[in-house]
Amino acid sequence: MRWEDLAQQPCSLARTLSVVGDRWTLLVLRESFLGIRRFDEFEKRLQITRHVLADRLKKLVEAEVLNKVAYQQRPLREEYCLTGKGRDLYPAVLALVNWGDRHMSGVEGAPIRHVHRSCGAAMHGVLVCSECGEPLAPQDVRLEEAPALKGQLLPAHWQARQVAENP
Amino acid sequence: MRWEDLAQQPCSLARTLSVVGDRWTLLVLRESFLGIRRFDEFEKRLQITRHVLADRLKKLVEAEVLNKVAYQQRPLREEYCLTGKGRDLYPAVLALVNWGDRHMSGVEGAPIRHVHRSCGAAMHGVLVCSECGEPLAPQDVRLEEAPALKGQLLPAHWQARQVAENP
DNA sequence: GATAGTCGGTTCCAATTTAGAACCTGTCAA
DNA sequence: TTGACAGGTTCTAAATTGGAACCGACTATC
Repeated sequence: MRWEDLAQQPCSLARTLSVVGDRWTLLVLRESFLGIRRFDEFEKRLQITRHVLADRLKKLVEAEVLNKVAYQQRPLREEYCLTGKGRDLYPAVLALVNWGDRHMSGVEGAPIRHVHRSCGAAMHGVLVCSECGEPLAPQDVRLEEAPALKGQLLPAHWQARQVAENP
Repeated sequence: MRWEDLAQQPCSLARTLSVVGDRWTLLVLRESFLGIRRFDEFEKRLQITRHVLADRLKKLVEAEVLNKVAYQQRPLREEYCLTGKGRDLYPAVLALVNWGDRHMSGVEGAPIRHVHRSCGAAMHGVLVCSECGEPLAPQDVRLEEAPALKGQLLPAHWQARQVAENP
């Protein structure tokens, strides 16, 4: 399967990955959430090659995750700013960061602490149900295919299976 | 920067991406969360080449996200099961799926609906503060570098900046 | 007015990764 | 004895990446 095909798949994860399923793309977004907007700032902070950076920024603009905004004329200079669609990636990025904090930190702990301004506590993100507010685990969620795709997405009898407990 | 270097960066997102920052890896994990465990099942459902599948499964086992568990002897056959570390990726995967549902679906809507067993509602995940339970947005969170890394991770004066509002 | 510097790229080549297909190894069943 | 099956490995060609140099439009400095 090629990148172009990914976006056509009837799967929201595949479609999302067709936009952000690349390590550089997500690191660019991390910088965007830190307020970085200019080509040379991204370059300095990421140690990315200019070629790849230009390509990723272009694709993110095409995907409407970033926006080019002029900050001066003569010569024209533009910044890459997050759009609403881009800011909506925050939960996904934070969830990935939280996993890294928990499972990929050495003895020295997480490199960055997240402090919630409104409550003042050092926190991490917790994913809860939009309807009842309870924290979510894989086995709490039943999946239902859209009627038009019945039988095409989920494994047969998948609901009988459980994600087994392993160390 | 190479893949091997990513894991050494003092950034939880980079470290996480050194494990799952690849489209195939995340699609393999999607299948794992659907209960898929065997090499040929992954292959059939993903249209991935056997070479790449073998490589990704090996790396996920090395990262302790999946576990090889024998389900028969003579000949030895093993399944790839999620570990606790792997199941902890569920919030990140669901957050990515939710973004795709919201921003990458056509007129026909999301291909799969998520029904919360305990409350019975069709839902999506919401990221909330672990301490006060309020939903999180980027501007609600202040970042603090670990003392040993002071000044190395965050852009200078970044706190003065806001992630600007754009269409 | 010549020179250097800044920003945001593009172009080139070599090295790495991927896609696609064929091949291999135990084992069992007909 | 032939075939099938699960779970890979090996091979070549195509695509992607890393690294470095170059370019174009301007501004600032000597």
